[in-house]
Amino acid sequence: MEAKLALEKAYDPKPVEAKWLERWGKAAAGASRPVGERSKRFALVLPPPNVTGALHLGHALNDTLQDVLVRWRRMRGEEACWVPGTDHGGIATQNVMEKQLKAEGMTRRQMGREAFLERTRGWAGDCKATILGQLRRLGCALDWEREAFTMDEPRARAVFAAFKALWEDGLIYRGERMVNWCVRCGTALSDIEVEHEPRRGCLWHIRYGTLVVATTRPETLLGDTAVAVSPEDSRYAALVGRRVPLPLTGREIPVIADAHVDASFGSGAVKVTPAHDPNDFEIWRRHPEIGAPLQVIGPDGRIAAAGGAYAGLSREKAREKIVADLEAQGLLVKTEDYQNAVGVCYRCAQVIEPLLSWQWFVRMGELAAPALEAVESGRFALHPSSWAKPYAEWLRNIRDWCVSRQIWWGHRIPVWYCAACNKITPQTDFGQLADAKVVVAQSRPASCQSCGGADFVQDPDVLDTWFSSALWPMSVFGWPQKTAELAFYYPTQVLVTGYEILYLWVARMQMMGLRFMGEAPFKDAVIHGIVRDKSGKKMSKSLGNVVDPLAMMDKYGTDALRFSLMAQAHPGRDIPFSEDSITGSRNFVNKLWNSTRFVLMNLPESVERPYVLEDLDASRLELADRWILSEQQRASQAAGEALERYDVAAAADALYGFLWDEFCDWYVELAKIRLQGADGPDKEAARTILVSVLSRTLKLLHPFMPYVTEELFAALKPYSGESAELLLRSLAPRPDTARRDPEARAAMGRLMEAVTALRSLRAQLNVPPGLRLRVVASSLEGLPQPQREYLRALARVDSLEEGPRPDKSATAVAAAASFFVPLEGVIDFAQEAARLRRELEKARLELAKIAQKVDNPGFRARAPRSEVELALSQRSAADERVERLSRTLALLS
RNA sequence: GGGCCGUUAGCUCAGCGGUAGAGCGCCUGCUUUACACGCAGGAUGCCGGGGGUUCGAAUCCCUCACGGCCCACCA
Repeated sequence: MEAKLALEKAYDPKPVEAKWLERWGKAAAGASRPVGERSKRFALVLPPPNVTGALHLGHALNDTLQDVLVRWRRMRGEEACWVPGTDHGGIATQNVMEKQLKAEGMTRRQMGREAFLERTRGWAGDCKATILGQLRRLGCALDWEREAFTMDEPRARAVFAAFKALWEDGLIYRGERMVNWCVRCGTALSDIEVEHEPRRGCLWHIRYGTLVVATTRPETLLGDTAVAVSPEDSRYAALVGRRVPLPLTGREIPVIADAHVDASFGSGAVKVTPAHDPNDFEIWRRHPEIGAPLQVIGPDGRIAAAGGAYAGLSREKAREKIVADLEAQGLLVKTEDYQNAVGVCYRCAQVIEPLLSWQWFVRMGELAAPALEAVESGRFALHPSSWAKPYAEWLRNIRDWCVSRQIWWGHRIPVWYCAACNKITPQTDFGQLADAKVVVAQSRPASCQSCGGADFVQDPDVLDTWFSSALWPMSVFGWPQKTAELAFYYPTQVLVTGYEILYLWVARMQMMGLRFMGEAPFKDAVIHGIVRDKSGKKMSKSLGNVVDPLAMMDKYGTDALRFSLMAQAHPGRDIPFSEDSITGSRNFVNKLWNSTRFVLMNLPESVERPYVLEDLDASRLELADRWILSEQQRASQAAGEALERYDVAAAADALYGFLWDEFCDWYVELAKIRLQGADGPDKEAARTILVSVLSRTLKLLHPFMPYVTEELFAALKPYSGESAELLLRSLAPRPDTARRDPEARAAMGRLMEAVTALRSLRAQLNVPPGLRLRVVASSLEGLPQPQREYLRALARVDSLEEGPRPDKSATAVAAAASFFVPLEGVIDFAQEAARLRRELEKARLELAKIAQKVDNPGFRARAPRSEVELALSQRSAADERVERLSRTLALLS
């Protein structure tokens, strides 16, 4: 038998966390093998953090949420597999690197592609190590051997396989389209990588000969190839087909009629710039006769050569100059203030320039249809379900996905161009290279099938980082190979993530999984909120309100951080984070610590037989025992049901209330009666209940606060008879509904009310806390043993007997009885009368409410019988309380 | 222009058809031999406004107001 461990008075997280971190690591506690019943697996993939820096509180929320689910399922005997990994992070990571270079006075172009990639790989490696270390520290029981990276070798195979398959199925194509171009990042973006933010601007009314057009972007005027009016607009009907002069240049452009134009907006006439506006591009497609689009803004955001006198100016400068020139020439009719939503890059917040260029696209219609079917049929469910509608709506209106990025950090597009056939030179701009002949291959093709040449150039672009992310739930298990892992773990059970990447990531995983595996990659998606600051603002570096999870862990302990996040993780809701809430959780951890400390203090140095509930003779259980077992069952069931529906906060709340309000505040206090009494079977029974209830509580709380529970579980082990090496790997007790004991609950309820009534009386009459009272009860029928003993202990009662109300006594009215406390000389009877009047007032109010309900004939006739009965009994209780209070009050005066 | 979410105690939020809850804060006591990161007691609510359904509404429906978010090519 191990020597009993002495616990410190207050929990000190640091040494405990270090200890278990090491032990879990050594034991590979999160490891999983694809063995056993497939139906009992519980697999999920960690949303891989970008290798752009360290983890923030949002990660802590996301990761803890998953860890709670994983640990809980594992303790239910499921084969839990949680796959860790990191994401190369495409533009985001490249931007971090470019900032670093800029600080060193360098650009990536100066550095060269290979050197830049080499340096980024180094950075990514460092970042990965940091992130994985932080995940460990957070307590995440991941399956570390499965760690993956979106750009490692196996994932590269998956990316190629997916690209090739989609290409062969005609779902990937190269096309010239209007794309969202980020002038700063120097790349095209997909539609959902553009964020819209309201910007204050102007609506300039400009004279085009006899017509006036209104625009928010005068700098694109140089690229106008037409003016469009509504076909219904009688004002301009005569002008359609005529030509008007383009201001500043004098170039003549046609007036056309197009249904897109809203006659009631602005002047009713729109300048058409097909090269720089998606709508105008569409107009050109409907009216090809106006001639090819004229690109006047280049990929660098400056006016191109076609812009004549304005060439070389930035978009912003060009706008200023053009407006000034128009004004000077009297062509500016008026300027209105106007607010519109401008598209900005989701990575660098620069204004997006719509640009015509050749890019790679994934045709989405065929991919989206099964995903839409999955969500509509409920085979794929979002939690909370309110996300299903916007999600389905997005799929319904899906547009082709631009997957090529003109950056360096990412999976190189596996496409090769024969230099000869396509006339490619080192100066070729692939964005302008039309109708290329290409070969899709992972490595350089040997020879060209048309010309036999061997000079191949790989497409310089890389794939959207979300392309590899979309394959994640398959690629981490070895897809496209048919591995045992893939067969066993796919599909995973659940994906936990934030709503900001619902379309970027979740929807695309669904589509790819359904396409390549024929089955959705996960059945449930838990969509949690964002961690905000105390006042509800989004945390951001620029606001300086970012809370570092590591600092919180250092200050309060990891378990406290975890619990505080979990206690607030109501499904789908944002979390306003403040240190106050973490303090509360720290206190709760300490409460658990001290309750275990108390139990251990009351156990012998060594035991021959552990305190196992099942070994205890049921006849030894007294009221408090039956009650706490029943309450634990209730709490455990509530927590289980909550976790089942991914309501982690509700689970945390149920367990918090059980431990603190029921176990500590009542059971432990009542157990003291037997613990302080003589040695014997009663004391042993109390010890058994304490040890087993506490041990089960540790199991229930373990998913939320793994470190402290693991430590306490170990300390309790000599007494609990638990054989598991690690709590993490132990099994939680099975639900035992037989422990539910409504009678014990009712009896304890009466006792608790009586205790509270007496305590309240003591407090309000300023009875010294140490003073033990003599109490006379109107009747003791409602309080058989051991309740009387409980009452004596908890309300500090010296003697308790039955009898009529003694003179000069104060009265506490409870359902079980009225308690008279003779307090001559101690109390002021006017004060007592006032107190009773307040009580009576409250009791009458309560009675009135219930009476109103019961006296309603409709209620008696239509409410369910059980409700009516309940209300009737409530009324008689309220009635009696009023009766007894008024009688006592009458005696006083 | 669509859609979603929210509006409950001073603060942050639960509850979502049967007499209003928690944590924090506040007030009063307390070295009661696990815990002051604690214990006991207490105060505090037109459950955003209006209408409807129901025997009964914080809870369901409609509507308005005010916040917040997502989607959307009105220049």
